[in-house]
Amino acid sequence: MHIEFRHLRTIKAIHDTGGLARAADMMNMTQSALSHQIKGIEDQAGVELFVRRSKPLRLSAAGMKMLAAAEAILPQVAALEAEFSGLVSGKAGRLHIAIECHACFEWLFPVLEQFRKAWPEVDVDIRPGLAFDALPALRREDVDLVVSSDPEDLPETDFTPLFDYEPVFVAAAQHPLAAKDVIEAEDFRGQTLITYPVDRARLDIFSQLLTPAKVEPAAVRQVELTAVILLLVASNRGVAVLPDWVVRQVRYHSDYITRPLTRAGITRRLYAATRSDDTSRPYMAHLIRLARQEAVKLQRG
Amino acid sequence: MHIEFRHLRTIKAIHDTGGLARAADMMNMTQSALSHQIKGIEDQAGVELFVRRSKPLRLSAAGMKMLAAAEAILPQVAALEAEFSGLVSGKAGRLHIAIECHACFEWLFPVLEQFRKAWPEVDVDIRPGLAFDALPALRREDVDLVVSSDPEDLPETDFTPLFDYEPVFVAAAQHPLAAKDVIEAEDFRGQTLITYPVDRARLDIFSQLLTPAKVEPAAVRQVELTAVILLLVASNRGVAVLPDWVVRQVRYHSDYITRPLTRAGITRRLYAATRSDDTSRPYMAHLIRLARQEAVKLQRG
DNA sequence: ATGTGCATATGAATGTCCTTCATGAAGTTA
DNA sequence: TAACTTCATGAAGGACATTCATATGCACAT
Repeated sequence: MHIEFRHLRTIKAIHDTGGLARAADMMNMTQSALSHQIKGIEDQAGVELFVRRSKPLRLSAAGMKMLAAAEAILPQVAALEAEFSGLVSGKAGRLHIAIECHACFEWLFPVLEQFRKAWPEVDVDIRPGLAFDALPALRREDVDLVVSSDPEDLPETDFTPLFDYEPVFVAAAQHPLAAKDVIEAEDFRGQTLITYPVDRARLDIFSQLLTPAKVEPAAVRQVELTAVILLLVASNRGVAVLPDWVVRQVRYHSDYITRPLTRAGITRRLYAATRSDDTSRPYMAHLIRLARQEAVKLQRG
Repeated sequence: MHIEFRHLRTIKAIHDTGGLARAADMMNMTQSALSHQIKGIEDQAGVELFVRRSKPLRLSAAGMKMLAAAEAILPQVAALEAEFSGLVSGKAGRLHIAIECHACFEWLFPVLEQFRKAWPEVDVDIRPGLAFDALPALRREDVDLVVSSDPEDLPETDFTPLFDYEPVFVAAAQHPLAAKDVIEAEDFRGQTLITYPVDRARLDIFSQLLTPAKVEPAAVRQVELTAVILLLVASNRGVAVLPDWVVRQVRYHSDYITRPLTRAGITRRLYAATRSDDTSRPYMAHLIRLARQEAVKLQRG
């Protein structure tokens, strides 16, 4: 048997208009075409779709079944086609985000809240578990945007700057290092360092300071949540290094001090990595604009 | 845009097998055909369905949407086709029944109970409100079987005898007419007659006795349920004429008597009217067999 | 790098089958 | 019965999906 959408549409049209000729008219075809068409299905399927005794063609029992199927199926195809046309018109699309930077949840959530209001037809998601290998995932179209602070020169991939931040040292107010104006790599010897649970290469404190200086803290404790890190720091269970804007969030406990790392300070830049095809899409550009605005707000604290 | 089932099947096959060539093999087509096919949709819809960067062709975001649609839609068509093949093989079908004879519910329900077990794929229903015009409805395929006691010589319509019954007079035990052995038309003068709420032409008592004899009862009261009719008769609120097998049902109140109508008695025959095409269908024949069996049980009381 | 093998793309030809045109048959209404 | 409407049919034409043959592109190994 060889049912096609055309047949479903025909059945529905004939039923709706109550006649072959009117249905044909509606579908911009000849009455003859429809007659041949239904004859074709009836022959192949071996069922009578219409009652031919009386002249305004009526659906038989089997025809009713087919009509029911048509009314279930056709809207689904229509939805798919609508989705595609939304895709090409740029109103719809997918925006699955991978973030290497662990603290970025803090800043990304409010951005996405705004974004979803503006682009309701874009399928937004944050894909966890891609912290490493995020850029290959971007190329494979597993994700559509990667927030990263390590731009690479990859083909078909654009890195758009989002904002600059400074990783700062955080410790309890009563911590001995609170006495220093500036924290150097050597100061970490003997300390318990609290970090996010990711590879060292992805942590600013290691990649930018400790690893080059070949300094190893006494212990490294990995903690998932920013709030918990600050809690531990405030109760003097260790020290941490966090982006300045994270620490500036007033909602956290305040029994800690912050100090710059090295006399010159360390400045890092966060980028949005996207596939070149996508970079110019309206909703993509809008997201990046929103992200920058939010970053400015965070910098103000 | 011009999405067809073939495209949905292709998307699904490529995804399932993870490759064009393998998918083509599965669908008994060439790899080239599939390549042309997806190119066709992509061109028409203006969306990329696959990521072509990596070699084992992978679905893009839009492709995933289409796959989701395919997995929703294809089973529905498959179900429809299965239904059709059930229809031609005779296992499935529709059996909507119209009954002119009002008392027949009593006998039909147990029949249908049995029938549904034997033919689970047949769509069984009793269509009320077709008591008149049932035979035209049969021709129009609004219903598939009519239980009638008035066979007509219609084209394309078969009347299969089901069973014979005798309309009998029913009255309260203390009713004056209980004294008579046989009830004649004239006896109804001055009586209150309780009938089903249908046209007189469809009531045996009128068509077979009172109308030819030009006798009019004092009053006619219409009551829907057989049990209620017998209740009213037992409490001497009127007399009734019912099929013998209905009265023989022991489950009803017993303070009434039954008497034959006329010395010869009246015998009526019930028929199953079906369209000639349907008469030979296995499930139709089975229903009629079941109906006859049930009638025999009822006659025994 | 260069080659080998696998996976997909492409172009022209072919054949299928859907649609149309023209007309006939059947049912409906007056 | 005539006139009209609605559907069916056969032949012809055309659109388009599939095939064959071949090219292009990517991946992995030497």
